[in-house]
Amino acid sequence: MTLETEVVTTIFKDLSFNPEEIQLLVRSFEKLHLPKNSLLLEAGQYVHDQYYVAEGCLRTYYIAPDGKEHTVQFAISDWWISDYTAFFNGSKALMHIECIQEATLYKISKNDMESLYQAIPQLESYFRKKMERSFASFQKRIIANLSQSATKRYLSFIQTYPNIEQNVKNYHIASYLGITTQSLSRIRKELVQE
Amino acid sequence: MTLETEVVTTIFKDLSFNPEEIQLLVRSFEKLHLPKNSLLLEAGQYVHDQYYVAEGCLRTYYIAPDGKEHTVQFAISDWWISDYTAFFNGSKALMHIECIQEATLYKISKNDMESLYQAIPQLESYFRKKMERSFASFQKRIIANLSQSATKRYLSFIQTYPNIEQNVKNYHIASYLGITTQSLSRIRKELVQE
DNA sequence: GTAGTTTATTACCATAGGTCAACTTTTTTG
DNA sequence: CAAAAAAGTTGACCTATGGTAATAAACTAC
Repeated sequence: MTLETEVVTTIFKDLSFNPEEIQLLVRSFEKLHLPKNSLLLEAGQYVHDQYYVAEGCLRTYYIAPDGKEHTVQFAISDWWISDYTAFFNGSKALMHIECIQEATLYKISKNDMESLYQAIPQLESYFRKKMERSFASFQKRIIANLSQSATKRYLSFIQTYPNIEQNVKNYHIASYLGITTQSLSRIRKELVQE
Repeated sequence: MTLETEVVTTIFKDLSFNPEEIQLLVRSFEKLHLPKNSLLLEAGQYVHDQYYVAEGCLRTYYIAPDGKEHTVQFAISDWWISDYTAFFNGSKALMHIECIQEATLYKISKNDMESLYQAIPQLESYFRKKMERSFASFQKRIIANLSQSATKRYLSFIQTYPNIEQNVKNYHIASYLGITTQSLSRIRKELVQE
């Protein structure tokens, strides 16, 4: 498959473009492979790019001043990932992005993104809607964190991401749920016993 | 001030429009006043509109199955408010919106919004960027909820919203921070003593 | 301005989840 | 496949925050 076909049929499979638009798109993306356990981004770096995950699994996490990790987002096939706060604001990353399962990504810079929005207005709609969905799911997560016990959040998690569970470490899930690995162990034990 | 001037000089003060665009804009918005303690939206309703807050203070909150309230968002002057999950997805509201301080709002429907995006492309950029900022701040809040103690979250809150504190009840703040009013009282007491 | 209502504080006990540390299991590596 | 490293589990104890309830303070309304 050419890069051209890949970008158009994978990343933007719901949209259609004319030949010039396709050329523009293809020129904006760069394909990359990432081995397991590698870091795609480290806190402190400027964030020029966002990444479309074609295959594999990554996570964005924050290391608090006390040294504890907090997983903010997992990304699997067909998700986008970056430190969006830094990406949008042009500020330095607060987060790290780590490859959990060997991944194939398509990278695009913020500048190219903005040019594409100008050149292909339907892309702006497309990403605005994507933002709206992300916004909604973040809001749900805030509510869940405020209103539910760790056990319930764990149950929602494995329901929402049934496939992620096999790939990720226990402490990834724990740090996503906001609990320790020990607590997660205990929760699992109780769930099995019931 | 005419509605025309208000919409253009208040809501979209950072943008400029030609006369036809201004007409379009003005026709899309409706101004409304809301008394203190009234409900702008209740869970279960379909959400057709979003609201720009010109003056006053509102909050969006969720009532969990156990009856407890969780404040998701406060909105003061120059903020937008709605149950965005429902607004974006065309689903029923999960949240309530309550007027905390007598408010002046400008309301616009999702349909009109989508028409405006088509007619005035700079609006789509404008709202996309707004979404990006909201997304970033939600992400920060998730990190804060995961990594900080209630005391620290309270301190960040009063720093971020120095003006809100006078207007809102203790239990509004507590339910935003994810703690009980009793805990908030204790936290305040300890802070005064130090 | 007094009675009534709502909101905030305080005290006491309960509990979910954290901490530390030992131990077991799984995975990785040579 | 054996040794080492990493990840997961368990137990004993601790701490922050929740729950209940009584009291105090602050609004509201007549």
